[in-house]
Amino acid sequence: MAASTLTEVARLAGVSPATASRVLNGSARKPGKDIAERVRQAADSLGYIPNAQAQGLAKSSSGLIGLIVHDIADPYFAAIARGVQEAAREQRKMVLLATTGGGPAEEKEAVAAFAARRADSIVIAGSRSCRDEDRDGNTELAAELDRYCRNGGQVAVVGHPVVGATATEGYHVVKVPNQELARQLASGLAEGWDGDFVVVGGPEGLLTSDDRVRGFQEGLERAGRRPAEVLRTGFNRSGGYDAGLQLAARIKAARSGEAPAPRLCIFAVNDVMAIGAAAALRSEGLRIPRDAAIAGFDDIETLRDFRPALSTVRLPLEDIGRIATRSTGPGNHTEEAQGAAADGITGEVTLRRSTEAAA
Amino acid sequence: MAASTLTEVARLAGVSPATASRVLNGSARKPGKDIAERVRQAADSLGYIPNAQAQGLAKSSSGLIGLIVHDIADPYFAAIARGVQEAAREQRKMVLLATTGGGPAEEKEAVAAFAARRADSIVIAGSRSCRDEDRDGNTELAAELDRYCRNGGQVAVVGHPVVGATATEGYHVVKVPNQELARQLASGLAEGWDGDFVVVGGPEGLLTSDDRVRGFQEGLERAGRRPAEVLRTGFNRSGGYDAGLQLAARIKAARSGEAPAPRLCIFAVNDVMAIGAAAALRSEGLRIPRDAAIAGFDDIETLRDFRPALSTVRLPLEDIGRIATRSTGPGNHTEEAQGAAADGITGEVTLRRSTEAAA
DNA sequence: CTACTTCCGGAAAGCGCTTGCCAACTGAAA
DNA sequence: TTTCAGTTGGCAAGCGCTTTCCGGAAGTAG
Repeated sequence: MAASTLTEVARLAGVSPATASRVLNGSARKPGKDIAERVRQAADSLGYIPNAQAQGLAKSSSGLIGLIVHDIADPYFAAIARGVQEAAREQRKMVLLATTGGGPAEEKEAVAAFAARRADSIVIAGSRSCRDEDRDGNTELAAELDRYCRNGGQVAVVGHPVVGATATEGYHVVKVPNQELARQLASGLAEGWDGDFVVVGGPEGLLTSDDRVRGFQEGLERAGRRPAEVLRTGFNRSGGYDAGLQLAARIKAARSGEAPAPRLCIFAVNDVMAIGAAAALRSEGLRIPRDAAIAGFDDIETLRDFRPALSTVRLPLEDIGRIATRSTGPGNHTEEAQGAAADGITGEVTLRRSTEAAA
Repeated sequence: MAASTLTEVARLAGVSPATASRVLNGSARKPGKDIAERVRQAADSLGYIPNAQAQGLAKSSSGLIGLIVHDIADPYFAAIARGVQEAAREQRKMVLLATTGGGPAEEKEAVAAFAARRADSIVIAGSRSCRDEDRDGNTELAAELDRYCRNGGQVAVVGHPVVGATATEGYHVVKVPNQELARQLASGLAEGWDGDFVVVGGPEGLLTSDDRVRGFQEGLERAGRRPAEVLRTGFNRSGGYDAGLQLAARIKAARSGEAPAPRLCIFAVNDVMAIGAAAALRSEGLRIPRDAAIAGFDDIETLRDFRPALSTVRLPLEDIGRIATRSTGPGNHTEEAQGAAADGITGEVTLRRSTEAAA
């Protein structure tokens, strides 16, 4: 990597590196017109590209935003990533990507790596977990984040604060009203459904999943329905599929029984799981919503063309990414910025065909 | 950002920075056991994190891989990104993400930004374009890439070489047999379909799209069918949707005519477009495959649960990302690496229900 | 015990850029 | 003309790390 350097440009233009720096890489002081022109020409003719590492070192700031996701190929994260990317562009920064699979240990490593690169800010998009086996990992992650913040870094977390993090300066949480929205979803569903409800949740301790489960139960209770049974499974399509198989067996069994059991309404705590469950039911010859209703959460864009259209809760994922990123950026003390992050995000219950009562 | 520095660690351990560097950040020379231990302890107690920028400056290499995509929320790119990410992890590097929307001008900027950050390699995943209005952009992009390669950078392009790029050193192309596969798809479809074919393609000049269109026509020709009409539209869902509306109107018109026109088989040059087209047909009350058959390309994972299951061509997107990234990495001169990149990628025609003849 | 090789830490010179400070120069006010 | 403020370019000191080179210590052989 032997690109031309500022010094070379300066020499060619017959000025000092200081002057060249001032004209090329934005400084408060603007050198005289003619000199500036000479420098610019020299830079052009050499194809000069400033060395961002050196700049970063000198200015101690890197123009980098670190983004942590579980899996970039998951459309949920991909959508958030798009928002982050956009906000990064507004701030004229670049996005560093880390995918962790969701473990706090990997997340801690990612944070350390970002810190090493002196990323100006970090956005953490994956769900927090408070499972026992993650406790140590969480502690370490929290410590790493605290240190990062203490050194002046900005952190935004989507959904829940990192368990155990104590930093206040530069630590932002973008709240997502999962519980509230799940409650609304349950109300909405309860209105048009008299059968039983089953929840297909992620592993216990996954905060996002837990919130949604809890909210859903609350909603049912308020509607005067009995609480739903909760199946725990993986927080992804294949988890949904497994649960779906299980439920399919149950539905078939019930069907062959004496009393025609009322239909089941399945709430999978995210869209991808819901699609998995739907696929499983279908593979067992069941039809939606005829034999069972199903609802998800997130309203993933790519899945909107799925048929029967999936009832779900629309979450403005791109906005979430954007808002999280903005909250870490310069000017994050303005009213709007504060407001946007504090008010959190609003979603919208969206009932579609997959939960229609009339089959 | 005032993290502790190597010098501080060295001082605390009572050694010189040189020694500290040697023990902490892998060097050929390994200092004595006891000293190493002292240094490590000092580093630990200070919570030392090496400054990657400084390291990069000194070593002139950054441990960064730049990835250029059109849109990270597009599942096609997201899948490739996952592969890139994995390969990056193998190489213990981080991924810098740039989304460009597909224009060569933005791509050029991204390359420049990566060059400025001294990224060790760059992976370009978006389709190349040879449209007239992109000519200048392409030229500049090519120039930027050439310069980057000349300075020792490694570039991998997925699909097609960048139009006009002349660099040979460090310039890799991961070939994707779009044309060949589209031909096979046409053959496969022609076997079970006697109606007409229509191709829904992206804008003319988009190389990936053009290849697929061309291959498809070849396949039809070899099967003794007359060439398909080609509709040009956007290379995304909404383009597919628009084309779908148009075709729906046509199908309905034909249906009300005297002679019952044979059914149409629609080939959309990528899955997302196919889904869009399918949605449009459906919204017009048409059913697939009863009223029209439809096929896509890519076999996007998230879309596999779509019903009717979409006939398509399976592309190992994750592998593509991985192979592209590996081809730019260290040891890319080994046989396998060379082979993998040179042989390119293989895909597989996958016929599913969306093109079944019996409706 | 001397001569020669090995090994190991440390000093110091960068890597490419920014920026505080200084000196020189400008123009205006006195 | 002198004085003073206001500019403007350049010098040089870093930013935090790597790496070459060097001298001293230790090990081996003669």
